[in-house]
Amino acid sequence: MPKEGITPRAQDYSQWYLDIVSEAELADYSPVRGCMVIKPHGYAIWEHIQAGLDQRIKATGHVNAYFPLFIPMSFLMKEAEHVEGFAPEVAVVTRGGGEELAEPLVVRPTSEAIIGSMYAKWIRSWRDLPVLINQWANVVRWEMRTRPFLRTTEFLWQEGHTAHATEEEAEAETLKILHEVYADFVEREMALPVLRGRKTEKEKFAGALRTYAIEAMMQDGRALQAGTSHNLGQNFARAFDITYQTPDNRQEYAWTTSWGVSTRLVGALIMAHSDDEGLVVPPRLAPVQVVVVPIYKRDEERSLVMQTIDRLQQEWGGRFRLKVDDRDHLTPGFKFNEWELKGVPVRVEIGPRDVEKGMAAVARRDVPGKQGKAFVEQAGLGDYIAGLLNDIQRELFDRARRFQKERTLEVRTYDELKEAVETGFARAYWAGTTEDERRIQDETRATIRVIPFDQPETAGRCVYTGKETTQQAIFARAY
RNA sequence: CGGGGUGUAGCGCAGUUGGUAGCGCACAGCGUUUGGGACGCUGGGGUCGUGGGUUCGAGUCCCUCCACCCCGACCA
Repeated sequence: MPKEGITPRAQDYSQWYLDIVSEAELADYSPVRGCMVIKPHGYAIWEHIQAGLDQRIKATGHVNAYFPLFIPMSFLMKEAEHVEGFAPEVAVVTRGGGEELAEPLVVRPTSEAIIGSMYAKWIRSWRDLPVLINQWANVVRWEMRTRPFLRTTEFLWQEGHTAHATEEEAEAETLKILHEVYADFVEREMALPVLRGRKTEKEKFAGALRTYAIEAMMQDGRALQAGTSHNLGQNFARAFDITYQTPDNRQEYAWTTSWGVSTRLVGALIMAHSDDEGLVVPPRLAPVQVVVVPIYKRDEERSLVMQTIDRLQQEWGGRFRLKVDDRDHLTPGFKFNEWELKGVPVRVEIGPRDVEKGMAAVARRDVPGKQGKAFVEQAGLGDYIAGLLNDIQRELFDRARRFQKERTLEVRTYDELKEAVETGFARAYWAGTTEDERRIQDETRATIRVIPFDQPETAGRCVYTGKETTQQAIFARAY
């Protein structure tokens, strides 16, 4: 039974996505093109994403700081590839205080430039290293085509920026973030399985030595980059003159990294788990994990039902993020639909019959309709719900992993590749050039998402050039 | 930046040969309701995206501009 106001996925996936965003009250369009207002429910999900990431970022030894929104234009121009990559999409401030500025200020599209310039100031000796700083910030990129959460002119993110004494340390940092912070968070909290690997030259960050990424599969088989971690080598250290003195008294350039994930993760969450009934949020991320809907007709029924709910709530203590929907002017049916739309993992219904029998109706969001509804004794209900939340978390992950597996095809020929990317990912031997990659994109709209870390033992022939190689790549159309 | 589309009440839309703006939902009040999106009655709410033109008269015809949405190329 599809919800009012939601276009079924099968009919128009893209419209379905936009419907979920507005019907679940995650975001609204703002008066400024490409900018969105993140509404309380959408922001609450983002806050849980922030909390989970922040905790992991700190657990791996990083600290938070804040750098300014404005960057002198000249700073952005210091790293050649960086300029080329970002110049076309920056917003520039040319006036302030009613006067023309001596030097235009760029609204940060990312903060390598401003942070690099500060690191040059702060780092003197090998004893100052490593510097491990993260910031939570907004950035602006003047994109041509925008979609809520997936690509907006202004977006929220975290960006980590570190400086190290050696290449090995920088490389280890880059990979640690990818595995222990990003992949771990996205898989465990967001219940979203990811592919981990390296980006090709064509796809890497402007100015980086190497870019690593995690990629997730959406329900239409397209890929979404869920996080990136860059080993910047000494490129930015050279551009911003970040040097340190070694124990044996030499001046060396530092090795830097940067890494980020954004509000785009909210988009990933929607497209990975939700259905035609609305949003589905994994329990560990859900702002409200359990909603209780009281059912009653007369006043005395109402007070009996509410007494039971109060008692249960006390028994559970602060065990769940719980909401009792005691709005009086809405019918239970309306509330059921609304909370399904908003993706609350578990709904408990308590009415006069349940009060009498010591029971409750419990519905799980990941199994829509009657099949997901069970009648459970009030005694032990808290444990039942705790177990159910775990089940839902696991089931969402397993479902997404199964889907990703089924839709990832090993292909040998270019024709097979073309067909595979129509519905999902294609895994193929790859020994082509950046030019070859570009041609494949023109012809199939698919790009290499990652060169995965897990590679085959045996050699094969490149899907495009026919050259023998041991390297495989994942091709897909991407958001 | 190319292609397509849409601008009329908060939202979704209708508006006939040009004649002075309406429907559904939402909202407010009252009453009855409440186990899967309740019902009745009453009520409030509009410089019809902007600027110009044609006309006695424009939501409607003509021109200009603007905004937003969708599809592509660029990107987290």
